[in-house]
Amino acid sequence: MRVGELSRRSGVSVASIKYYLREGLLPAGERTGPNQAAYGDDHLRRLRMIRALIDVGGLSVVATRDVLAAVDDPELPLFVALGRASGTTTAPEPSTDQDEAWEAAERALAAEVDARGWQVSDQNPAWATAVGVLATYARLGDEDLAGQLGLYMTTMEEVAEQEVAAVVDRGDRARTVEGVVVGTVLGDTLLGAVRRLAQQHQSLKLLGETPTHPRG
Amino acid sequence: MRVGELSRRSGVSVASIKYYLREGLLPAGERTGPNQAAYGDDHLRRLRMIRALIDVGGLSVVATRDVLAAVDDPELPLFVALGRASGTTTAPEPSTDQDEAWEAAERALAAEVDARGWQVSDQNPAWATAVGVLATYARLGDEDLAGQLGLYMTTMEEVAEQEVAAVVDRGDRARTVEGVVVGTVLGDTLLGAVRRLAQQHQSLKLLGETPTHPRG
DNA sequence: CGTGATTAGATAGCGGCACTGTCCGAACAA
DNA sequence: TTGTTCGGACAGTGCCGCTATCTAATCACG
Repeated sequence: MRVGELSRRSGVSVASIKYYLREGLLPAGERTGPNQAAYGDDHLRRLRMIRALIDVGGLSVVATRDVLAAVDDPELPLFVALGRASGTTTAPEPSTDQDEAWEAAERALAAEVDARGWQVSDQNPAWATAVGVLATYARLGDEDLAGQLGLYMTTMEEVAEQEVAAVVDRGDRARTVEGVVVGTVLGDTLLGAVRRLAQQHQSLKLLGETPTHPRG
Repeated sequence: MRVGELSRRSGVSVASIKYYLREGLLPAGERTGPNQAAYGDDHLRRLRMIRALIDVGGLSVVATRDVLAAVDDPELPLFVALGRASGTTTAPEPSTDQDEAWEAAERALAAEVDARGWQVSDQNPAWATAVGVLATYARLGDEDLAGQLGLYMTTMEEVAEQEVAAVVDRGDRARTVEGVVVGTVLGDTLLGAVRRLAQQHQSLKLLGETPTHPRG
């Protein structure tokens, strides 16, 4: 398959494919001549993953490159790349404000983590993200929102247990890793959307109203 | 307070404040002369919220403007603006692919929603986002990931119940709405980070290892 | 075998976003 | 009075994610 067919089958323009090749998101095709290369089904699959991570997962091109590099490198711990990816998406800058609010937030999170016996590293980018959100709550005077943290941890503990269990032994190692990446990145999006729907449902339930535009 | 002090107290440059004023994120100060205006504590609070939504929540300036407009307008249904906001963050384009995968995904979601008796509108942007993720799973051949949907819905139903209950009757209506917005937008970020931490914890638990960089 | 489409690769350009810098004339602070 | 700050307008900047254009080589077809 040459680039034209790859473009037609993936729905991605040739120019964009060349761009992804340049940026290292897509491995080069197999050379068949000085200015000719052949692409396979794995290129097509990779291309679809790229579009999913960028369009649906909301990752930047650079974050996508890093995540995919971790997929390709069996040595690299996957959650590091995933943390980096989510960091890019949701916490553009945890800021260097190592101020009072930040330290109080970190203590609060550490207490909850210890209470549950979680084994987590504060090198995990998600740690700084969580602390940053908690600190922001405090700075905004919305400290009561931090009260949801325990609930979030309890529910995510169960969710993560199911997710990790579902992923162990999927057969092909490469495909497994791909599944983890897709499930993690797109799972954030799905979880957020489901939360929004649940909030609407619960709002209506609590206020005893019916939606303005019911489904169907 | 004039713009210089507002800048110093908020940590936002004067140029950026002027930019937010132009873009309608921040209401104009009270005029005290032909080229003089005074800002109050509510401007300072609004400015801090803007930075939180942009930096921590990852919203764009336009999305932030829309969300804040909904905060200011008691008529506008809040979840519409919030849906739009999250849509901007996580699902840049659900695409117009009303193809087979999309329709199958929509049927699957509708079935789950009906089974739980949720009252939700498919006008809610979160609906399209959720369907889009499900359809993407299918196109990538990761259909098994869709199996997590039920788990996500069950857990988010409980989370949303607590969140909605915590928000009802907070006293001041304007402050309540602000709390909802902050809790919803920043809550997405927090929930994602907690999920990442829980995944690390569960991975280590299942594989019986200890983190490379334990906290402390 | 010729002719037009396609290719790899390199480089330049574009449009959007989130600011940032500069200038003006007025006003405030010493 | 003199230096600083102000509001307002507008041009410019840097980054990002492509997109367009070019060249020389190769391919597909009659």
